[in-house]
Amino acid sequence: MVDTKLSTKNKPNVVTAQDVANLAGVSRSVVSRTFTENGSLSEATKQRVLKAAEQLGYQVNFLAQGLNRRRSQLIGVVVAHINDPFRSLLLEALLKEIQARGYQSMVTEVRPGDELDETMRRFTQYRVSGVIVTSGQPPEALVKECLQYSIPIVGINREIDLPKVDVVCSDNHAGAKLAADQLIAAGCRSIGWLNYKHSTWSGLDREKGFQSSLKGWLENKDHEYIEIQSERNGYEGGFLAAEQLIASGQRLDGIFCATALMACGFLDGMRKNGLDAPKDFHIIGFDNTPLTAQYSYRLTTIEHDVVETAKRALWCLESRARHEDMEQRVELIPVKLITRNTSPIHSQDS
Amino acid sequence: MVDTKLSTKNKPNVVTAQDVANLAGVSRSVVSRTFTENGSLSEATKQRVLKAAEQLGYQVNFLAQGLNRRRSQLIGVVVAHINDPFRSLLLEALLKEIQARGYQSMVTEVRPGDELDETMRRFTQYRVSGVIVTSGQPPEALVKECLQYSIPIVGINREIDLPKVDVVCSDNHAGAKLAADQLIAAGCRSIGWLNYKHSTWSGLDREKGFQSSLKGWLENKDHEYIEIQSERNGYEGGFLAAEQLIASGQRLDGIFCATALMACGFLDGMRKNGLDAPKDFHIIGFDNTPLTAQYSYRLTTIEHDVVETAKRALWCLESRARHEDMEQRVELIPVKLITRNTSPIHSQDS
DNA sequence: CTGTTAGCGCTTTCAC
DNA sequence: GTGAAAGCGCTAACAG
Repeated sequence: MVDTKLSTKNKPNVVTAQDVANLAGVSRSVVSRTFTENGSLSEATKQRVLKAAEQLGYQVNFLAQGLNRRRSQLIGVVVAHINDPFRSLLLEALLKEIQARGYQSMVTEVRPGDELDETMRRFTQYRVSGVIVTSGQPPEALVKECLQYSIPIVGINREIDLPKVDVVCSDNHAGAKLAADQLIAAGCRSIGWLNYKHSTWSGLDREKGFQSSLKGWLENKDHEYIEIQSERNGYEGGFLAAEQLIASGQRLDGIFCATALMACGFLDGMRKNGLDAPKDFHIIGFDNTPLTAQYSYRLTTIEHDVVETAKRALWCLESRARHEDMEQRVELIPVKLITRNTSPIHSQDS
Repeated sequence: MVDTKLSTKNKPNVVTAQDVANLAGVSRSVVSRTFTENGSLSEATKQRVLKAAEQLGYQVNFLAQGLNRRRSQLIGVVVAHINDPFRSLLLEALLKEIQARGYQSMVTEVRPGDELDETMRRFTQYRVSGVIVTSGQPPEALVKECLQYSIPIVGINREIDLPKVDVVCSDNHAGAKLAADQLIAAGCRSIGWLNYKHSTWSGLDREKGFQSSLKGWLENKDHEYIEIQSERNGYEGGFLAAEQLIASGQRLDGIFCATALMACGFLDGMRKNGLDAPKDFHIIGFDNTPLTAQYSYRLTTIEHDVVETAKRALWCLESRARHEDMEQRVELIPVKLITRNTSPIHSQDS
């Protein structure tokens, strides 16, 4: 009974497993087993320990637990620019899913240009159970570091050409095809594609998908493809692109945008110049955020299911925790077309 | 030299302080001191240790460190509904500030109706350095629990009538007065106030401020105050409120909304009915989010400085960590009027 | 300035 | 099923 002393002797108010053990008349190990699935112990003692714990207000110290298990119940999440409607939607879904599975989120914001090095290091220092990268490209060296600690990593909506790093990603090609088909069906002839000049991989992937979906029509006559690369990103980028398009004298009657936010910006830029959808052109954006549903936009969009994305991401993490040597997996999340005002269904143009 | 063995013998690839100590030819404590501000050690050895650490790729295990210090470098953040433009803006600012000060964010999402109990408990279990509550009302019992672990708590934009819990809050009364003055100056006579029926404390505080700013004018003749309590919150709430107002046959020529998102909704609801600002009425919303600046809204708003709010919150946490017995402090963050299209400056109406 | 000595609070073999 | 013992990796007095 050498360390049987009540810890209240040392630090008032901090109850430890030993205190519970004393009260329940068992050893520290039994208390530990009570709070972790793995140990075998009789129902009777378990109840006794639980009662004692309750009575004392005992709660496991996760720092000690993590130190021991070499793994905390923390999941690292890398985000950027969460004021973007889609990003915040995704983060919300991730937080929810992470908590639902009994983990806690350690969220790190990275700014463009930041190295992920520091960030990833923090994750390993806290021995997180997994890392979710929603922004930025994890430097190979750091990924290795995580792998060395057997910390699974999953990327969302980005290509990560590192083995053993899974990625979950919206089905950009399917989405782009939905958009292309809709614009074609609406009778559009001059079809634009709007993207940020320094686009993420997602944007580029959507671009590829859009182009290949349009290919058949472009090979024939009277369809035109207009590519717009905006100097800026997001709403501003879309807005400027519209202004410049107008200034250039070019016209189009249908456009698909890499993100819904850009689409809203583009639409507004056109409106400022007296043009509006669906009257003067059709417009579709990728990512169905609440913003796009607002009355002033009512944008036709491609919906990307963030809840499913989050679930998949956690599933990747957990399954890889069990078999860390699996090959990289790529989970494609299905998309669908949400038809709203800016490119309505059953268009009479066609 | 009893525990001088290289830990690589046990767990390959996990470098511990002992490994660094061995390589640098010093004791574990010296390594520890090198990585924490408090210890005194000669520059020479420090460099030697640093070099050895670098060479081995050593990194402090925060779990062990936290266990020892009874405090992790984690800050708990309680959020809700982060897809709301203001909420995500605030969270972004908080994350940034938390990281800037060398902490990591443990973000917990709560849903309306959730008890904060579980959440707060997690925070204490990880021995966080502080808790920031941006949503929900922390139950007194749990706050006590944090206090018992000497974990400082700060609330943002909410009243917390618990001693020792600081709050930082936008200057709602000043903001409301700015809005009232602007509407009055614009010549509005029938002035509305729109809020969510089950508003947060912030909304109610703005309401009080707005009413008292209007008091003088209402006591005279020809000014009218119209209070609208929406059944729903956010954009939807504003939209519905407008529809119902129109349906009721009532009219107003100026309105102030508890949040900018509600204002956008209200504006859209009016537009759907053929009315628009500033032509038919003026409208001002609280919180200057990027959404309000978009061309389709160009909403006149009250700006609430989230960066300053975040800085203040961390300052509260850190100062209270030093003197935990201070009385509750209330930090008011200055606001200002951002004049845009929905209630322009130099209105000719007046 | 540096090393020694005790832990921090929990988990986990390994005997009994 | 339960207890003893040996850590997890680091920090913090306390000597020297």
